[in-house]
Amino acid sequence: MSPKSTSPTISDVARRAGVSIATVSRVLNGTVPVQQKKAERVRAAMDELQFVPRTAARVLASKRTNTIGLILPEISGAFFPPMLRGIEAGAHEIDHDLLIHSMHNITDTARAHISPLGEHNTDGLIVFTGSLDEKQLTRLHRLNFPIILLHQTPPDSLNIPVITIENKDGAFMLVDHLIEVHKRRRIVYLQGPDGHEDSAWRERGYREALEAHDIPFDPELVGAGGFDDEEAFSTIQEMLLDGIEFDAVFAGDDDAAMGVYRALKLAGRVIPNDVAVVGFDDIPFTRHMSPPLTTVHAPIEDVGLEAVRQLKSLMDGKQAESLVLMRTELIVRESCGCKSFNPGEDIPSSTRR
Amino acid sequence: MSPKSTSPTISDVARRAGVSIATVSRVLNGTVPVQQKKAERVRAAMDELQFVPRTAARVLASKRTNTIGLILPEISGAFFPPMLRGIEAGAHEIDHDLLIHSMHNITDTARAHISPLGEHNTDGLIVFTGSLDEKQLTRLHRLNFPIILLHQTPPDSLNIPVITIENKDGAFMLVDHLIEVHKRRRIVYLQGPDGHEDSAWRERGYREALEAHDIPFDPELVGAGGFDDEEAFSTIQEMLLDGIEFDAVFAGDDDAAMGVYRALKLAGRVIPNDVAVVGFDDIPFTRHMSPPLTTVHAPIEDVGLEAVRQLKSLMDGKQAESLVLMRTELIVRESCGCKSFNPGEDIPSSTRR
DNA sequence: GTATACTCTGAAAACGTTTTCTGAAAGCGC
DNA sequence: GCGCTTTCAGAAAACGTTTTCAGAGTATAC
Repeated sequence: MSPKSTSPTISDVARRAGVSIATVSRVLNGTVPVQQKKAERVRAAMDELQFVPRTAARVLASKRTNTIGLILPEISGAFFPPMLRGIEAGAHEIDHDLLIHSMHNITDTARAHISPLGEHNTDGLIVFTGSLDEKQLTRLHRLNFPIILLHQTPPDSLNIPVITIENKDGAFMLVDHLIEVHKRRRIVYLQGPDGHEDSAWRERGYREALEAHDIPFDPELVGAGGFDDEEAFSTIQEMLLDGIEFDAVFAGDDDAAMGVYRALKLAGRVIPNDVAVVGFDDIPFTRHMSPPLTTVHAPIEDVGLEAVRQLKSLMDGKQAESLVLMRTELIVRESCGCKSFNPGEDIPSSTRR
Repeated sequence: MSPKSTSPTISDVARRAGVSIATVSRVLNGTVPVQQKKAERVRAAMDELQFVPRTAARVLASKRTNTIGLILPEISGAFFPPMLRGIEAGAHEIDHDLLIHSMHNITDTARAHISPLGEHNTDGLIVFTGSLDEKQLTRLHRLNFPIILLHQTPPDSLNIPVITIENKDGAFMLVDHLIEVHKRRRIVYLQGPDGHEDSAWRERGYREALEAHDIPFDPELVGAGGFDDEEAFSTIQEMLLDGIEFDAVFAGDDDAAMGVYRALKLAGRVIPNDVAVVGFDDIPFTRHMSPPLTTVHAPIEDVGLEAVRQLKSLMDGKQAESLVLMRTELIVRESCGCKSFNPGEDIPSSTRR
């Protein structure tokens, strides 16, 4: 008789509305038509009781979670926010929530075993570079579980769709511009973190551009940038000390470009007159640098969005593109030597590698 | 006899290990000691079967979700990433996952009713400014459900803990510095978005600093900055056009400061000689601006971390601080007129409002 | 050797939904 | 009016765990 203080369940609602729990469930999900009068009674009862359905019970019974899992190594870099925003927007679009699990420690493999993501606990997974080991990946893929990889080609022979950006093209455009328009020939390339795929592709674009202009590749000119301000700073500083000559720097990414700026300015070199500098990513701040940074726009947010869309295909049992390369775009500002020329539109760019 | 292709459950494991499901569960959770020999058999069986426990079932049975919900308006601003990183780190620390739900549309209240967060579906909630309406908040709080608010004081009389930063103090330090050290007296303040609490507190700090130096408050000097590059840009441009005189700008936040820089430079005003500029937040790029921006460091990441910690107190049934103000710190660079003076250490600052 | 206390184990009852299956009522064509 | 279909509703069976309760052994104390 007393109002049991535990919060209401579907059967409380059913009782109050004078129907069966099945009917309440149907009203809740709109799966099957219900007599209007009853439906209203049910809705009223839900309101009065402030009924909140237990997700766990729904998931258990229906085997659908309405949740997308996101596995990532660690949230860091200027890179992340837009990506997350894209994924979030995508998730919202298809009315799913986002369950984030970060693998701070990749040697967590032991615990990864009990990882709450995967199979029964999400409808699909978006996996970021190197945050899930190959074994896990293989297992899930065998189960035919929907997975999308970000910026990372899958282990051999595992046909998991990948979304990434046109790294090679972007790098090519950048370096080609430096050579073609600004006649630079000694161009430094600063690599990203070891094993980082984006970096490998960018280096490839760099080399191809060199080749296209018959400039020999000089290993002396490539150094560690780590996609990082500090690391780029010290590498450039060392190169300067070592007396290595160069007239341009492709910093690997925009963060590294900042370090390059600092090192160069400290050494009294003028950008772009003495040394041209270009970045990669087009993070928001680049336009405010002085001189404004010439870079390549990486549509990171779109990558996130697209990832969710492809994931949805998979979840719907359809096929997904096995590789989506989001197109990059050259953003010419002043650090390359141009004078506030601001095109950004008509630069051609292919869409497939 | 044939290997039922459906994935293994706890009872498959139990059968294989020759024990009851209760025992498997105990091995899984380590709640109660289990004979070593059996435990090993169970573990072996789990391995061979590649058993993955269903979260939903666990939650349903145990009423613990091991998940923290995060509700936010929309992922945007330079502000967000560090906050998220902090929360993520905190969640990881207490071994919880993070379920993110963004309310793109605050008028989604209808659907918010069926929101998958709250009560039974997470162990606790972190709610970001204005993303959950008062009614929901009240309801959850009545239920004694653990909630932490971020950068937002709770509706009247609802005693929900809040974590935010020392906005007022920070603003005071900034403006005080402009007046005291650089003798500025006509200082513009650019407000954040309407109703944004951070902005309101910063304005208060601004006014108090003025007052402390007997400078009358001039409404002409406050304009809309929206914590946004573009908006700040046009506001300053208009002020310039209107012939309003000022010798310093407190931009509200760092994003806005960038817009201020652009407008000022475009108009040929030299920073800091003609006009000193200061920001708020100390986002990473500020040191790379030219001149490097004097600002206040907002420990946003720590806010996220602290939020989770307080939430944990609540989840453990303990009390939480009803208000935690993370201390801000003056970062003096050059845009105020100083010469690369770089203290940042010993600036005193109280910890409570 | 008996009583007493432990330690570990299994059976079975939750947990709160969705969904299947069956049936009742209502509508329809003739 | 009479069968046939259609529409809607309820009972009950999952879903896969955790947890309670009671009991079987096994040690321990005398």
